[in-house]
Amino acid sequence: MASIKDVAALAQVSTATASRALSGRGPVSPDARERVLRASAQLKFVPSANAAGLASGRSRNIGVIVPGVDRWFFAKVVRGISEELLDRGYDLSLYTTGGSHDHQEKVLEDYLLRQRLDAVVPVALELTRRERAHLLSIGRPVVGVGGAMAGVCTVGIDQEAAGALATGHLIGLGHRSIAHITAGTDPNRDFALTGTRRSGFEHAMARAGLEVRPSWLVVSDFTLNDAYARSKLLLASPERPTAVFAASDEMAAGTILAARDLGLRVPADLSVVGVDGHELGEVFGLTTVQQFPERQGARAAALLMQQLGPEGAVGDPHHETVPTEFVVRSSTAAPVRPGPA
Amino acid sequence: MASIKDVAALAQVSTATASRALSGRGPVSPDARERVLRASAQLKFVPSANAAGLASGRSRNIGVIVPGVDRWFFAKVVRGISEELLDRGYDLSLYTTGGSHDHQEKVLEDYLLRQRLDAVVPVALELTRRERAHLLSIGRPVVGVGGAMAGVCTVGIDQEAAGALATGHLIGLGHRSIAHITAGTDPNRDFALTGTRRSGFEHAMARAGLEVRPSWLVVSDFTLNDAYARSKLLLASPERPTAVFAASDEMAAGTILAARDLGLRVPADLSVVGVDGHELGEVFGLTTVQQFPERQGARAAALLMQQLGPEGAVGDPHHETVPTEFVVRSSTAAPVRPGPA
DNA sequence: ACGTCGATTGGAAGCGCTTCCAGCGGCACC
DNA sequence: GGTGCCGCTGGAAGCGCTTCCAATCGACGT
Repeated sequence: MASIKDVAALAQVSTATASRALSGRGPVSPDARERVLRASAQLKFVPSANAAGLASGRSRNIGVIVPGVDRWFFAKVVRGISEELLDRGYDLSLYTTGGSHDHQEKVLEDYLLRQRLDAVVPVALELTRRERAHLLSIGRPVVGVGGAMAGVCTVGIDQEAAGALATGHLIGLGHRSIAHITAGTDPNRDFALTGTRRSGFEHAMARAGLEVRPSWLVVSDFTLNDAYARSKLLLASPERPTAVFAASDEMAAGTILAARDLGLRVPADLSVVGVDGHELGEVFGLTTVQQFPERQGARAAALLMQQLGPEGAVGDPHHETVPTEFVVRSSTAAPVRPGPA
Repeated sequence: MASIKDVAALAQVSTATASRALSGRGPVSPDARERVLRASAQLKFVPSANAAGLASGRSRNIGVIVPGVDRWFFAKVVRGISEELLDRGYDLSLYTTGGSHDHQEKVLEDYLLRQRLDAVVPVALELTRRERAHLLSIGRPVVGVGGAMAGVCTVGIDQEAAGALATGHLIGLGHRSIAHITAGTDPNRDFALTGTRRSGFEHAMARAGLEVRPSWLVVSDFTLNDAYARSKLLLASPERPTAVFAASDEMAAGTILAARDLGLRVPADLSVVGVDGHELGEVFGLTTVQQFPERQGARAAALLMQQLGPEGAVGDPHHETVPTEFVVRSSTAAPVRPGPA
């Protein structure tokens, strides 16, 4: 394995110059640079990340913490980040907490401190005060994706607006009896986002002077399966709503499947709207608020790169909103029998 | 940030002894070890991964290469690996190729060589000869997940058996007209696995003396959406099969949705069987061959740990088969109208 | 009582790279 | 012809840890 010494020797310069030529920092004559680059290529030189990191304090490696990669939103975000980083020559270290508090703590307290990371992207993480302190204590840029987080930059969509948009669409179609399937806010430390989506729902309902029935506020766990089961219960009741706003497309799909299994036609008997832009939505003709998670991840990565750039401009902690797109497909329509005025 | 020097000073030993005590290699008196550990805790010492890596050549970091993390199988595998590694204090660097050949090459030729990785887990990757050479040239343990790969350890299920099992189930129920939805083998460099599943299908059919109609060998792209579209074509034809074996559960779900939309009842009019154990299968009552990808990932990680262990036993390149489970649910039944004998 | 041996230990040499700093020639300018 | 800069360069000092090696010290065997 060729080292920078070999390159320097072959190029007939010192290691200092070789290093400067290869990294691009510091002045190097065109001639010398040329020789170094040629030598480097000839020897198939690959710099040691460890040595470079140790010497410079920068490791070209950023950490991403997610509850789990096997969920749509997280996977997409990771993908977005990964692609952005790959283009820039950065590595990505993945830490999954599995939603377990122990794991999360372990990751935040042990792993992140090893000075191997230039920056960290917590995705949809709910942190305790102490955990946040840990996260910030490494003194590196942090950009969250998903929920807003005090003290750090974050990237995400306007959850409240998304909820209001979806709900408003249903109301605009003439629905009065609207249920909302959301994810629990407390027990499992799922993202607080859904809470905000839900508040968008509630506000929209309030603005329209519509009642939010407690029994029509269904708490599910973000999976299609669970939403299916709960929707069956909801829709089997004689007093069923004419429309459902699900906090995610997967849950919306669960609702549609439940409706079909109960013999209800969508959208004739039931309108369903979701949030996400999940591929599944296409087959189900799902009307939804698309949120482009890859874009969010990529944007977070880009922000980080900027903060890690020469200027070191550590952007002030702000929340950046990524636009959504409302896609109307065939799962929503005016109610056949309008609810009680 | 406390360094090992501080720890050593506080414990009144040399850095050499402190290092030995902390890492567990080399002899240290119980007394000294105790003092070092205490000092380390007191100072909240966290060793620098870069320094340790540079000095020792081991980085406690393993690389995982996947085509993309936003697909069910890959996400689950990554999850399995991640959990296994987290428990053992290893970091995980994720590289996604996005299925793009350029990216894959870049990852294999640039990223992997930075000597930051102790080992590599390529997941379901199809490599060119040259790429494989690169992969092996880093001189680190490699354990693949998914397809078999010449020259390295691999972990995976018996694809051929899975295909034969699913097909055999349909045949056993009395089906004679069976279609297979599989993923393309060449154009997109998807895993070669499906090819093997397909050969399991073909062998099972051959053994039963059944004909495999070319038009019933449908090539899809592993997504529900595409399988849905192609299934609609397949099932709309007057000469439709009575059963479909889909190479993945997502595709199977697509087929079921297509069938329903065409007014076909599952399983009365059409039996469908898949492979994977995808959560989606539960809602659809899908009969399937479960393959537990998390377990495969975890197993690969465990194998790696073993190879990285003190013995450095670089296991000979063998393929380890993880058992599958056949789950019969409600998507398969005897055909109402048996096909031509 | 003396050599031997094993368990511990600290000194010190790196691991491969970055970067501070002083030094160098050449240029424009006074 | 000086003087002051400026662009480039190489020497060398680390970054924080691991590990080889020689040294130390009882304990033990004879």
